Amino acid sequence: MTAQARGLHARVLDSLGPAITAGEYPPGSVLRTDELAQRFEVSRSVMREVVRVLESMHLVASRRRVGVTVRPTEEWNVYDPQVIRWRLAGADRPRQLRSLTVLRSAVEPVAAGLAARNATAEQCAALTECALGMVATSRGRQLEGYLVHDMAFHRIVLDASGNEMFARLGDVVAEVLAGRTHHDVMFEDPDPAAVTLHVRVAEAVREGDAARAEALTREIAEGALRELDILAPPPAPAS
Amino acid sequence: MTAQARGLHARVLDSLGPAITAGEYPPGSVLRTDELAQRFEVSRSVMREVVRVLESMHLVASRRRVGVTVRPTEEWNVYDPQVIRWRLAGADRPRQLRSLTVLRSAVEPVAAGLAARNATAEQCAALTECALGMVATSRGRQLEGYLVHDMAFHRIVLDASGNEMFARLGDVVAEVLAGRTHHDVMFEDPDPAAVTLHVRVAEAVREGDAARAEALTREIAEGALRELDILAPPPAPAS
DNA sequence: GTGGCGCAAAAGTCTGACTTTTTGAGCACA
DNA sequence: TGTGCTCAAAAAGTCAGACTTTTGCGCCAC
Repeated sequence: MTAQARGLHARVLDSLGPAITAGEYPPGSVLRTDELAQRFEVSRSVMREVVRVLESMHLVASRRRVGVTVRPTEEWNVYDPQVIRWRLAGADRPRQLRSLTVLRSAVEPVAAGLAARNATAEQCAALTECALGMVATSRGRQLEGYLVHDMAFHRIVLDASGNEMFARLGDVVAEVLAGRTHHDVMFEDPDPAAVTLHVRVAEAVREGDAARAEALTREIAEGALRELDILAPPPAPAS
Repeated sequence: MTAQARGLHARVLDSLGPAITAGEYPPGSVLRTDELAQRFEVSRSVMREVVRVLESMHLVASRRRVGVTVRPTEEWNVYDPQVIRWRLAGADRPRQLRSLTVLRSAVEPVAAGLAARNATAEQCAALTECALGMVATSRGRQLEGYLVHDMAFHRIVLDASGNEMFARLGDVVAEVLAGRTHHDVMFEDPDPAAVTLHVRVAEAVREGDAARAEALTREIAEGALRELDILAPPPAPAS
């Protein structure tokens, strides 16, 4: 699926990055550039570039005479799409999925409210089309088709909000939705209530009703959170 | 303020990065590594590492036979703290500040709600202390002292939410708050209503009242948005 | 006009030498 | 015994130059 032969640099990065985010080298571990270069059978130049990129993601810190130190998790640039992808592919995928879903639940309602104010006619049309597409694929195990429309729907809302920070979460939301379909609940059709909510959000945005768009999207988000609680209960249940 | 002599690599990055985010090289511009290396008087190795990092931020794309192309703004990793810092230091600071404030207004209320559920006793104590500090410095042009407590307050709330994505926005919020004090409204004392709201949020979190913590924080956020509208009206006023 | 051929430009990679910073061990001295 | 200084080694940082690979584009034949 992902491009295979796009330079040594990228290949080493795609090997070392996931290893670090997966905790294979626990925080505080010290690596040495030369040693890594040998291990991956590349020149020091290539390995230095890899380390520089990992450093820019705050996954590691490079210090003279010490080496390349893995940083504690709290310092990682967890918004870097690359880091998100690595973590979603790794062991703490559930934790990551939960974090991202909570983030969605905070951002998307506000984005929908803004979209109701700012969406262009084209965006409204596209949104309605997506909602209809979701309805059309909501029954009969057409999960892949449904997913496509679902991803497009949420991306359009985030784009139409007119806020670039929101817009850039489109990829993240798409990953979360795809992950849900492909790993967790791919055996049953989507919740009919959720489908209806999407249609109504499209309506509200089209009519410029910000408050309603926000409230309805909040309902969608709450549904997603509930779903998550069922599949993977939160770390500390209320005592 | 910022460290001065931390390697050639970092210095060149801190020179080229802001230039790109400032639009000095408009999207689509093509740079050549060798030329850049000459311009900055560094070796190709150093310049290649810089380009790699810029590439990992999606600011540029490097392709053989073509060169290093500046990417369109929509593709930049706008959540990268480095990119945020560069943009806040540059010309479209107001736009950036607005985007971030809207993001805050979406995230912080939800974070406060979670904090009410998850905050430890220590965090509650620290929060109350910050709120009291804000009260103590809210009059008599003690803006710097107020800022310190304000930043700490919001960082604690984001941390206490227990969501790592929220927690990592602490630095961003701190930048926004600092920017407000240092650039925009440093002539007058903070809004007394906002101060009170902070105190009440601390209370709500301490009492574990999630709904109230969320609602109160939403009020704080709305205040910040209103303030922004007064200082720099939004691009398209409602027709 | 269309399609293929080949050139050259630019990034990519490798190697080896040299510099700089920093740590920690060893030693001298109190 | 403990404190502080010196110094050597370790690792990253920097540089220069040669070579490889990809690829856009011009040119030419058809």
